[in-house]
Amino acid sequence: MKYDFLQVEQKWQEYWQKNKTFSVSDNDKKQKLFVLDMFPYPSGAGLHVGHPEGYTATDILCRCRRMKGYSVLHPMGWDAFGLPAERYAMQTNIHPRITTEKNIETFRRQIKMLGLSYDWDREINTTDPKYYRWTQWIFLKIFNSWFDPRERKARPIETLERDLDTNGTKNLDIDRHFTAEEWKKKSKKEKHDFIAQFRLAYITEIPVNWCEKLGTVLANEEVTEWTEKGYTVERRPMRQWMMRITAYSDRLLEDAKELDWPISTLEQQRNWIGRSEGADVVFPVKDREEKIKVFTTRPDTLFGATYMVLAPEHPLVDIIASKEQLQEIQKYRKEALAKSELERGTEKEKTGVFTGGYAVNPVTGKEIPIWIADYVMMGYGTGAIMAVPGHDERDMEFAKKFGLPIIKVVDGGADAPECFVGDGVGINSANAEVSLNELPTPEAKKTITAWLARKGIGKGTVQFKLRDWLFARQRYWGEPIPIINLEDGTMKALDEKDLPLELPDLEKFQPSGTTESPLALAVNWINVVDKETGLKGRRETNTMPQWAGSCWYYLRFIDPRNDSAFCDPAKEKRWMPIDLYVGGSEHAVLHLMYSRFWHKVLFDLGYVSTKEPFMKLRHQGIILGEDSRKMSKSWGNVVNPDDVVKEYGADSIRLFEMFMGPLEDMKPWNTRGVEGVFRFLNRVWRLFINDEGKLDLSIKESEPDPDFERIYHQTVKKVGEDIEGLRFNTAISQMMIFINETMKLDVKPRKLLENFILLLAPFAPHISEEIWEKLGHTKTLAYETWPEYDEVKCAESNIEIVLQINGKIRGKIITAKDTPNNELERLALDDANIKRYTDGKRIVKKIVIPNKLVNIVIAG
RNA sequence: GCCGAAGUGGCGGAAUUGGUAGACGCGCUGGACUCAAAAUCCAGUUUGGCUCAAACCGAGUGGGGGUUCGAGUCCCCCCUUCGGCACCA
Repeated sequence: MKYDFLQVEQKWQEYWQKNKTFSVSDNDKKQKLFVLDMFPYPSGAGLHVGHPEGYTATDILCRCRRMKGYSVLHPMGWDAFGLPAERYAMQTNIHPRITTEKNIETFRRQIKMLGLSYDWDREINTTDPKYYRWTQWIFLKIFNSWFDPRERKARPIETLERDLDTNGTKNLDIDRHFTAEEWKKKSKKEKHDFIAQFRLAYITEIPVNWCEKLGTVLANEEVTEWTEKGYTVERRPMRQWMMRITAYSDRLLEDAKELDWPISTLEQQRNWIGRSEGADVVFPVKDREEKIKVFTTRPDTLFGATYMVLAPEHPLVDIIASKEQLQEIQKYRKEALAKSELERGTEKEKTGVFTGGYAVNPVTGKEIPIWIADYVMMGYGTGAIMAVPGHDERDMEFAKKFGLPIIKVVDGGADAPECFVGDGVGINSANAEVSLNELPTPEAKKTITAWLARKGIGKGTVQFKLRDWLFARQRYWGEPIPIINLEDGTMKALDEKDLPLELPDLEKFQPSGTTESPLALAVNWINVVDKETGLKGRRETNTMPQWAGSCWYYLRFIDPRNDSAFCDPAKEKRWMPIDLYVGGSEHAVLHLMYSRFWHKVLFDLGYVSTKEPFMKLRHQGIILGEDSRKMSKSWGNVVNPDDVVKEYGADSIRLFEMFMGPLEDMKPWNTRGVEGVFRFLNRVWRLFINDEGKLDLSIKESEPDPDFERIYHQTVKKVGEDIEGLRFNTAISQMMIFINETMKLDVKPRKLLENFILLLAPFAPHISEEIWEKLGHTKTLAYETWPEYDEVKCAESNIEIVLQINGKIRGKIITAKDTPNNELERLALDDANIKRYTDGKRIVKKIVIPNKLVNIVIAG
């Protein structure tokens, strides 16, 4: 009987669904395993061949571990808010909900067609109000928390209020302090505004990346993605929701050390957080009260600071600027602001304007000019720098262009370049109180930092590149932010019991025409009266970014239908953390950083039990087109999983995607390769099933011969180990070897072949189930015991020993395993070809590696 | 420019702690079956020399050097590709 994969695959998919084969209980005694795939955004284009890659990989591990007796949580859902559905709605006026539902149906059908062992009872959808109710709930938890620097953790905002009531601002690190009595005298609005600055979700006016065409702002992390697609992004100051991820910089960095993640991903997160140690130094401004604070990683070069630079938008510029320079400054400022951050980055020539003001170098007492230049950014450090042109390439370039003095203060040795930025030894760096001369750079840093601290004009500090997360989008198709802006200028969070705050239906989905989201047009929805105070209010029109829903979805999978909590605490403890997380590397800094951040807030507030969500992470590599180019419509090289399944079956596409190469590598599609694994499956089928559709008569209860038994044990060992190591390509190779060997046999030992089917099952579950049934079993093999191997029986009894002369192979002999060294040596010296080399030569040394080789070193 | 990863046959890729380079698959060549084809099965397939053949000898894991009895694997320099960051003070 022919291998009718379409019929077989449909039959077993229906069986699994009907019998809920993969539905998992929350409270059995078995050891738990939580394996998660990054859930997809259900686009209109449907599944592409990249999706099955990661999904099959996790599926194989899950199926194998079930057979090993684990209780496996392996869920799937939909990350369905987002811009594409909304853009489609703008063009067609079809509600994004409808588009989204349709796309989900396609995705669900395609994913089910691959025979993945998900627990479909746990399916979730981020756009379902029952789901986003809890996204909003978490938002409120974040909004109603502050970061207590003493405990280095998030705490409820009430704890801050209570502390202010008793201690005033004594425990806070702020510029202007007040007492508890003064605090109590403040008005409701004043108190509200003060507290607002400490919330983990807060509003601020900052320059953002506005995209006119999309009608929304984008996070820094998202800009590249959209500019690559041809959209233009401009900087403009706007009132925006932010999340205080920077409070977690240290912990995000520190805790990453314990994660089993790809090094490149950890590296990207490390770079993105961008921790650097240095010092703050305060420079007095000549003839004025004001002081300029700078951050530097090289306080040891302070004696070489010959000028200062402020970012064009620095607030002190207005105060310092002299009348003569004012006009030029204004002009430069305007130009700088108009430039996007990207343009500022790509410009090669340094530009800048002298402010007319001077500062005093605190170690030399010399007056140094203050400039503004757009190579200094307001967003990093203090927005001002001390310029040391002798030891900083940017400062050097600037100093040369504008004729500013250059002083060398670090000796980099004879070969040092003109601008030496490395570690060296201090020179020209001494005043009456402190000298860095002859000190190596690390020592010099310590010395000067201590001196600055003693004088009260500086201290050692740590700076981060990471900036707060721009959390709002001016979109319709996202989670509404559950906040009301009251007419007295205060904000009020919705009560938890009023969640979810559902999206109103709209007639039209065009941008509002202002910088507000289309929600601004939903008049009935927007305007509310606060029941408590009677004040009129307006709902927040911003919605959350797409990342919000995916920040915590893994927790919802644990308890997807819970109406009284986002997740039951006992269940959370049962399943967390995630043992394996697989998804694309494009999420290295976005989703994976935001998610860790939310998780840490929930951890601080006591809602989750682990400080990190994803213990082990792997990325699947990108699958290229058959021509080794990126798959795209324009190249016409896109492979559709539907077509492949129709032609070769789900088992074939699964097997091929795993056989192509290492999971994490980028690799090209190859239709011939699919045919190759398809042939393999057909061979397996024919081996077991004869023309009448019955079990082949050559399969009998029989004793295996030792060679075949050895290959069997080697196969059980290798397949098992390779699955655990996610090396599916080599596991499949080994199964092919086994089948090639089996085909040579006239009588095939039934027990070993049955066990082989169990090994194959995680990779090609449909055909395996069908053959298992033909072998006479009445229920699914999904929970059969995983075969064991015998290490002793894996070993070859006769071993080929390599004979070498001076490390070059000159012969091979076959001997019994564990032949003693002196015997191996004798056999080697007796070998005819070896004799040709040793005759008349002096033997210098003989190296014998048991069961491997004999190497004879001869002189001359 | 900086950081990270990687370079192995015609192709995708295998090779414990340094110990037979090229497993497995694709492609290709030859053969069997067939009227023929498809499918299937068998044999061969890194490359060069010498051979009817085998045996044997040489070259070979991006390039160059080194350590070692022995290097795809370890060290140094260089080249290329991919990914990330990009005036971060």
